[in-house]
This record gives sequence, structure tokens and C-alpha cells, in this order.
Amino acid sequence: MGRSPCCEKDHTNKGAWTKEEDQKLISYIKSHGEGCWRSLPASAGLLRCGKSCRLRWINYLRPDLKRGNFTLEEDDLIIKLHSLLGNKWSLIATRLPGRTDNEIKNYWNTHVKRKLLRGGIDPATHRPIKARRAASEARETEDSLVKVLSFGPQLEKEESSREEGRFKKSLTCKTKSLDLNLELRISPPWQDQQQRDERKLLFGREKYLCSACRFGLGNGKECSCENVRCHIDDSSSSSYSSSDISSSVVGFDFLGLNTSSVLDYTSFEMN
DNA sequence: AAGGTCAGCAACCGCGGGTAC
DNA sequence: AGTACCCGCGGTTGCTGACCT
Repeated sequence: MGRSPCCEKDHTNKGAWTKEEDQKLISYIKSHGEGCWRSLPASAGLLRCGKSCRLRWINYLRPDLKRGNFTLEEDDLIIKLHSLLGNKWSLIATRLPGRTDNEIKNYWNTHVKRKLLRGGIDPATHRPIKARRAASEARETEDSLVKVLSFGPQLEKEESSREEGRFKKSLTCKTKSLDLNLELRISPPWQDQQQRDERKLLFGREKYLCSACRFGLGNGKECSCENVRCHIDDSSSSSYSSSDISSSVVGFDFLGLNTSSVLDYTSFEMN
């Protein structure tokens, strides 16, 4: 059984909206409010389908829309949100006041994608394209250490500093981390065993973090866990540098979007 | 000036979730 | 429980203007 059409397609206009149609829609919504899109066209005297009216209002006519170019801040935010949420444009739009999901989607497809590709970043996974390629190659012949070298200089360093067994373990972890799962979940950030081991080596034990800090909700004054960022504001003479923070904080500023795992794209040039 | 190509964006389409009956 | 409907979302299309030859 098929779904009934949302409107009589034979008697509706399609394509670009005229000023008269816009005016009718605006004045109707001003006096009656949003909603009941199915019946709105007839009530407003429009030969359009309800969906078309809704789209026109939401994407173009709404008074709270911010028109014009995207700012660098918005640009950066879109990239960060996309790395977390994937193509959930409506969710992304809720974090950008005055912007619509359609506008952000178009902007992504026409500007940001290209910008990321030019910077060597895969827009779908937000990972360096070369590393991704290398990862798939390494997966095919995981037992071959020759393939491992294609991860680049950083991994070469690791190889020389660790015994082979541990390195193979790290390869498995890194290979795993390159598979981006776009499924949206609320959960603490993924950490591999090696990261935890390194922290144990660094601090003598694994640092304790409360759930609030793990979700990026930590509040410096009330929080008593060991998240460095929580206590930075308290000490005016703090000697922590940003690298100290990124290397020692186990937490993840999810809502603030200060994720250390997200690459900084602001340096890439726009076309 | 005319025609071709391309990028940007508005609008459309199909589908799925939620809900009333 | 099943059906029909409304609404919203994400992918895609197609129009338009800018630029190039």
C-alpha cells in the first residue's frame, strides 16, 4: 500500500517562488503561526504543496535567518560538528543560530568538502587521506612490518622506541581508530589500552575522572577529579601549557567541542 | 556578442518516525 | 495492532548567474 501524495500535484506550482507567493505565505504565517502545512496552501490562497510552503518558510522567509557569508567561526564549528555528528544537518543547524540545515548542507558540499580535500583531509572521516589509505593497506597485510612504515615518521619513531610486540599492538589500535563509525552515541570517548598504559607510566597510575569530565561537563570548582582542565582556572600561576593539557587530560570537552581528536582546519585556505 | 562550462543555491523527492484514530 | 496522515530529514536535481573561450 503506497503513501498518498501530500498534495494534488496537477494543481500546484513548482519551481522558484514569486514575490506574491512569498508575501502570501509571510502574511498568513504572521497571523496564524507555523504548522498545519498540509492545509496551509489552501487557507493562504497558494497553489503550492504544503511541503513546499514549509521549506520556503524555514529555509528562506523566516525572520530570524542570518543571511550572508559564513564566518570563520561558523566554518570551524561546522567542521567540528560534522566530525562528531556526520551528516546530521538538522542537529548541526541547532548549534548555528540563524542558519538552516539546508544552508549548512549546501555550504558543506560546495565549500567545506573542497577545503578539506585540498588540505588532504577526507571529509567523510575527517582523517588524513594518506593515513587512511595506508591503514587499509596495513590491514590487508597486518603481519608485515614493512607496511607499517607507511604511517609516516611519527610511527617510525615509535617503532624504534618500542619492542616489536607492543608496536604490533599499537598498529592494531591505530588501524582500528581510522575506521570512523558515524553512528551517534552518547558515551565516553574511546580509549585504547595503550593510551591507558602510557598514562600509568606517566603518572604512576591511571588518572581518575568523574563522568562529568568524561562528557566535557566538568566544573573546575566543584569537581574533585583529576582532570587538569578542571583546575586550571583556579590557579592564576598555572604553569600548564596547552600541550600539557592535551597530553594529560583524559576527558573530552564534548559540549564545548574542544576535542583534541578533531583536527584544526582553520589553517586551510578557502577558495 | 554568443555559446559553453561550472559553482552555488533553492527547491524537490522519497523515506522514516511519530501519532491519532 | 494496523492504517493513514503529518512532519521533518537527507540526498538529489535543476535553475541561475558568473566566468571563460
